[in-house]
Amino acid sequence: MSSTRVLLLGVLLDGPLHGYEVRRRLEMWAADGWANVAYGSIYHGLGKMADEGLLHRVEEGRGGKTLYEITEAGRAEFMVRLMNHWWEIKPIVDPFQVALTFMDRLSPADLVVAMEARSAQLKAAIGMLGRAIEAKRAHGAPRHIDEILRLNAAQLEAQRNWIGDALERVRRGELP
Amino acid sequence: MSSTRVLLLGVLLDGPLHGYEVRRRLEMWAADGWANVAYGSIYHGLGKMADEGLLHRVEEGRGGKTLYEITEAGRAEFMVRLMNHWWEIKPIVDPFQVALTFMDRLSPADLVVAMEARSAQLKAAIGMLGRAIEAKRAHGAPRHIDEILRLNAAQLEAQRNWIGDALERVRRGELP
DNA sequence: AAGTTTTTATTCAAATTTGCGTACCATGTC
DNA sequence: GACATGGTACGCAAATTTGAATAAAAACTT
Repeated sequence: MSSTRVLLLGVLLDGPLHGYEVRRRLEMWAADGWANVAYGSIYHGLGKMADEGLLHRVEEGRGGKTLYEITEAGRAEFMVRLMNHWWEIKPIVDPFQVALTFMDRLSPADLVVAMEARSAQLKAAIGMLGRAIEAKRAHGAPRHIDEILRLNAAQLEAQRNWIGDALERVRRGELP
Repeated sequence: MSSTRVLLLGVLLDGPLHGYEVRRRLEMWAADGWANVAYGSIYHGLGKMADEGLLHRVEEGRGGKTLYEITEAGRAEFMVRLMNHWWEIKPIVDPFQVALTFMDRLSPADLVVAMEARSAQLKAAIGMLGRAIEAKRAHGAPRHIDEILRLNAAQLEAQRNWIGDALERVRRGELP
């Protein structure tokens, strides 16, 4: 939940919001792609952190809308956790690595087909990211959010290069 | 649970094992670094899949050791899910992206320090991966498992390059 | 203005993951 | 043989995540 917490606290830094709006903001910075931020997670996280004193519940009239406001303790917590995220190198979790683990369970022919297909798909995905960056901030997200997309593209590119390389070796029978 | 399932089924492909041994194998291919494979997950997953008919429980005498054997349905499931993993481009989940999201919440000076530190740490991590690959298979994992490490190193390298780039821009005041 | 769709806002059960607690058994050791 | 040590093997409560269900309000249709 560590990442979820940072995201929630971070979104609330500039003023109280209710759960739905929190979700909107996260979607805006495309965080829904790379973090665990389904509705349930958000409401759960907000509730939990309110119980812990990192947030403060502000009832907002009828409907039962609940605004969550970050507390001083919340701000402190945010900073601590944010720094952790900068300093810790955590292994990258990519389901594709699971596929690689069982490389040897596919026939060489199937493997080559799968690798070629993935390479093509990566190319398309990278292109799309590029275009998304061009089509600047249609959504009003801050500038530095593109950087995340750029980093993403670079990592996909790295994966693609690796595939190109490995493909050769598979063709020469050196892999798996 | 999709990835967990593939891993569990995949490990059982060559013969029945009990939970503890499954864990050992996964550790052996360093899968514990990049997948969700705590003990609880394993026993839960094995039990669940046994209930679903993908695995078959084989009691092994005293102690209550339970061996799990993959069924035909299980093999089919494995193949389907494995192929999914090859064909789907899922966004890479890296907690560091959370840190990037809030780039603008650090003072420029702190940001520069954090980026430099991370770059250095990445360098070290990449070096370690390299050496781990050199120190070939101390553990008896199949050859193609190094490839995962190699891919990992490449992606970390990409991250490091990105940081180098962004650092310049931060210094010039173009970011965030 | 009645009816329909969309957007807003939240809740809930079910699935999953974590990490620690608990045994058991073999081995060495004094 | 009493006893510590460490590897083997599993269970469980608590925390987290998901995804779908719900329902009120706003916006649009006719």
